Amino acid sequence: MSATCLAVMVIPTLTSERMMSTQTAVEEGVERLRALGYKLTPQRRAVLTLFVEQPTHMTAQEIWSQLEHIEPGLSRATVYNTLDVLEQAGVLLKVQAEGGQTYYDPRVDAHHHAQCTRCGHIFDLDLPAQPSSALLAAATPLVGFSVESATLWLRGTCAACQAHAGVA
Amino acid sequence: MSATCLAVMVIPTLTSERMMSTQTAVEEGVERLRALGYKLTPQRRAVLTLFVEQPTHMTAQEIWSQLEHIEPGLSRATVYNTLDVLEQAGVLLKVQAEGGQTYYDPRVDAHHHAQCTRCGHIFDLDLPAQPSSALLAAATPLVGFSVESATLWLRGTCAACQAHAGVA
DNA sequence: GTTTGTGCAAAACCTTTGCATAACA
DNA sequence: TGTTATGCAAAGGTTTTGCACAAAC
Repeated sequence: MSATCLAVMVIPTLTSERMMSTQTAVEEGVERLRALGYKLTPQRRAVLTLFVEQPTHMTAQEIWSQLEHIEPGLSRATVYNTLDVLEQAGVLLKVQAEGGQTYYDPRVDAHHHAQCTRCGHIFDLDLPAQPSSALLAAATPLVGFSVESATLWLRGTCAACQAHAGVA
Repeated sequence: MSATCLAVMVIPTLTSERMMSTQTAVEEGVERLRALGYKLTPQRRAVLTLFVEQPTHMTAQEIWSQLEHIEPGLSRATVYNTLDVLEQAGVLLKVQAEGGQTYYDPRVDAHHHAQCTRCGHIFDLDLPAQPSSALLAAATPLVGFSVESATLWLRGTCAACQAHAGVA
């Protein structure tokens, strides 16, 4: 009925500019904005910098909370707007978590996620299941359903939380 | 880096009481409510009946819209409450679609979903990737991440919409 | 008769929108 | 200088909550 075999590999959550300095990475994002005709504002640079310095999955709420200290008066609407722009520019990926929350991810290549049910942290999975992958193709002949994209979402306990549980 | 092979099979969207009459199927749901000490109200019976007669994925909004004709004065809050109860009773499954919408699914066994990007319809996939599946186990040794559940969400074009596109 | 659920309304929550002001290029 | 973005406030949609009344057991 169903045979499954998947090799999944977890890679560090970092931007594609992993080897670059923080400043260089930010500048690359800036360039992408310029290339698409977007203006460079302090707010946009602040969001960019935040993701470079802290390359994790964040909600709009979390992003606003952190930047509010640095950029007083920053509007929530601006954060949402900026996130849309950065998504358009290919700098961020919008990720719909289970539970309905929307996260933004500095990893923009095809990958999947695993979320720890204890600490809530989201990990990147290096499982490139974008179109043309065997994962997608497998479903097609069986239904006449032409698969365009696949999202795999794992939930469980991360190594750190397992360690804590083992001690406690 | 990653080898993927998955056999995916689509099965009809029906409750586990597939072979039963409508009335019998509803009564089974009623029994599950009683077994857990829940009271049986006309509203709860109405939601149950709706899912038996129309075993598809529905949002709370859609459910309310349909039942409002039958049960005038039905409150939205009651629908949400009832859906929670039915989920607790194991009669419905809460499904978080990509895009943030919450659907309720009368299929409660482990399965996944494929959504047509044209008509929006959600199809059930018979890919039993619950704990102990190879899909889940695969991720574990690589990170120390203990997988408890996996959700696979496919997006593409269903057979019907492909046919329409071919004609148009 | 007691416990539980319903309905109403309002609140909470996240996200989007409109418009005047301010800032970028 | 002209275009675009920001900030504010308010609206939008979905879901949750509090309380009096009503219904199920």
